[in-house]
Amino acid sequence: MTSKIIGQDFFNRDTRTVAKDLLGKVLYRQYNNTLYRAIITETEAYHGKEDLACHCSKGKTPRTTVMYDAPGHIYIYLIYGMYYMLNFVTMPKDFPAAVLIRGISNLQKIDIEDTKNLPVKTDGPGKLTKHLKIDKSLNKLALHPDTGLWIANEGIIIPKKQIATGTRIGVAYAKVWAEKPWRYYIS
DNA sequence: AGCACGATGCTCT
DNA sequence: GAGCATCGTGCTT
Repeated sequence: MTSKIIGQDFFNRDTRTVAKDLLGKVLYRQYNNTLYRAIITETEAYHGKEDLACHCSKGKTPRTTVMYDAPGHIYIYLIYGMYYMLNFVTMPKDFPAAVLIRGISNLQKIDIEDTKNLPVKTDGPGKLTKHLKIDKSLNKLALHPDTGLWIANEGIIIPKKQIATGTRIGVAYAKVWAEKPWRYYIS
């Protein structure tokens, strides 16, 4: 078994570096005796209170406090009344920043003796949380097997040439910050 | 295959 | 009370 659980040091770095390095890492979700496994394929970086696209640009509020927490924590919020967005807190404690997980691939549902690929599309930040049974109950917890949500490095290498960047989705209101190429995905 | 639009509820002003 | 880090449907090309 070459699988290695990723700890908080990985997230204690520049948000854009973390977002890029998360590509190819493996997301695990354990829920009710079922283990879900998927490869992260698309992320976005939200970095600091100056970033007008970042929720923390409004300062420390009940919702954004978790972004000031130690790296490796989970930030989840509800958007448009029905979709949960999954984020991981980055940077040292008290620096507000997070990576949004926008896409996964190769989603597997692993039962006791039965491994199968789920015939569902899992691109899109709202779809993946739905399929992985992720909701606000995980907000503010730390990434860890005990939590039921964690990341592992299984040695999947994404060649640099296959890593594409783009502007973040749905943040046109953020002016010049909307043009930052802080979205990363496997082409 | 590419729009436009509505669903639906939390968060902050 | 307005707006939102979305998605599926139902329409038009």
